[in-house]
Amino acid sequence: MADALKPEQLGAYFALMESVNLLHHSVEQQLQADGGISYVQFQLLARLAHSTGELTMTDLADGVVYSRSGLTHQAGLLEKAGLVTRGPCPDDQRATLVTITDAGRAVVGKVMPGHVEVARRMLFSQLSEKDVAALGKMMTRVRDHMRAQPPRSAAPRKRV
Amino acid sequence: MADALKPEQLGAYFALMESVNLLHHSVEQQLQADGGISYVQFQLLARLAHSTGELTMTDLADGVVYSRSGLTHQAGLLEKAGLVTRGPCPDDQRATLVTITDAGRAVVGKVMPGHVEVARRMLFSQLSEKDVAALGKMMTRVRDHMRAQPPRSAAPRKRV
DNA sequence: TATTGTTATACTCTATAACTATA
DNA sequence: TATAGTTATAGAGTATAACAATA
Repeated sequence: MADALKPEQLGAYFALMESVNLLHHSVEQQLQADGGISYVQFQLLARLAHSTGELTMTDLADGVVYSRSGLTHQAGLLEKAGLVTRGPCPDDQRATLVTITDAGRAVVGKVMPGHVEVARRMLFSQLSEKDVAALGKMMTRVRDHMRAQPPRSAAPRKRV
Repeated sequence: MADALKPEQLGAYFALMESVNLLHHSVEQQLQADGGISYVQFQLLARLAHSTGELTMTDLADGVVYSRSGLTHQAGLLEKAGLVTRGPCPDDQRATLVTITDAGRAVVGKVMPGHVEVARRMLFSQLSEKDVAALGKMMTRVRDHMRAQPPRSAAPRKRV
C-alpha cells in the first residue's frame, strides 16, 4: 500500500544513507589505524567498558551483531588480541561471561580521541547546537522504534 | 586538539550510527529478497537509471565504492546477471562505459516498492514533515562537506 | 607521466546449519 | 522443549598490488 516517497523524503533518505556510509568508512579507517580494531569491535568494547565490565554474550550482541556465530567470531578475535576474556557465568551455566581486560580498556582509551576527531570533523562541524539537539531527538526516537519493531531476528523467508 | 564530545553530541552520534545500521540491514534483506541485489548494486543501478543510462566506471564509482577493484567486481556481477553491459567509451579509449539494460531497469522497478516500504516503516513513520525537512537539510550539508573533504582516497598511512 | 580499468590474491565479515550443554 | 553458545563451512564484500592500455 506504499506509494512513492515524497521527493523530500527520498532526498533525506539518500543523504542520510550516504552521509553515514562515508562517516562509517572514515571511522573504520581511524579505528584500524589507531587501535587495530573494527567498528563492531569498538562497539563491543565500548559496551563492556560502560557497563560493569562483563556481560553475557547475548547481552553483548543486542543491536551490534545479527547472528550468534558472528558474535562468537568477534569475541574470539577480541580474546585472541587480549582485549577480553571469556569465562563461565555463575548465574546461568549455559551462558558465557565476557570481561574486558585492562588492555581492552586501554585500546578504547587510545582510540577515543581520534574517533571523536573524525566525528567532529565530518559531522559536527556542519551542525549547530540546535541541529544536534534535533538530530539526537529524531534518531533516538527512530532507533527505539527500530529496536522495538519485529522480533529482532525477523524470519528471512525460509522454505519449508 | 579535540576534547570529548558533549553528551548531546555523543548521544546523537551513536543514535545516528545505530539507526542507520539497523535501517541498512533491513534494506539489504529487502533488496536481496525482492531483487537478489545488494545495496551497493542497487545504488549503482539507481544511479544509471537516473542518468542517461550509461556512465563511465569512474563516474559510477563516486561515493558508492571506495576502490577501483571493488567496482570492477560489482560491475562484473551486474553484467553476469544481465543487469548492465560494458563497452568501450567513444570519448576516451581508456574508459569503460557501463549501460543499464531493460532487465536492470526492471529490477530497480521491482525492488522500489519494498524499499520504500522499509524506509517508511522504519524511518519516516517516526518523523514529522518538519523533521524530514530538517533532516534533509542537515544531511545534505553534511554529505556535501564529506564529499568535499580530503582527496576522497585519503592516504591510509603506509609504511615506507 | 598520469589516468582508466582489470586481474589475481588475500583477508574480513557474515550467515546457515549442525551440534553440545544447560534450563 | 527452549535457550546459550560454539563449530564448521561457505559466500559475499573489499582492498592491495601488479599490470595493460590510453591520454
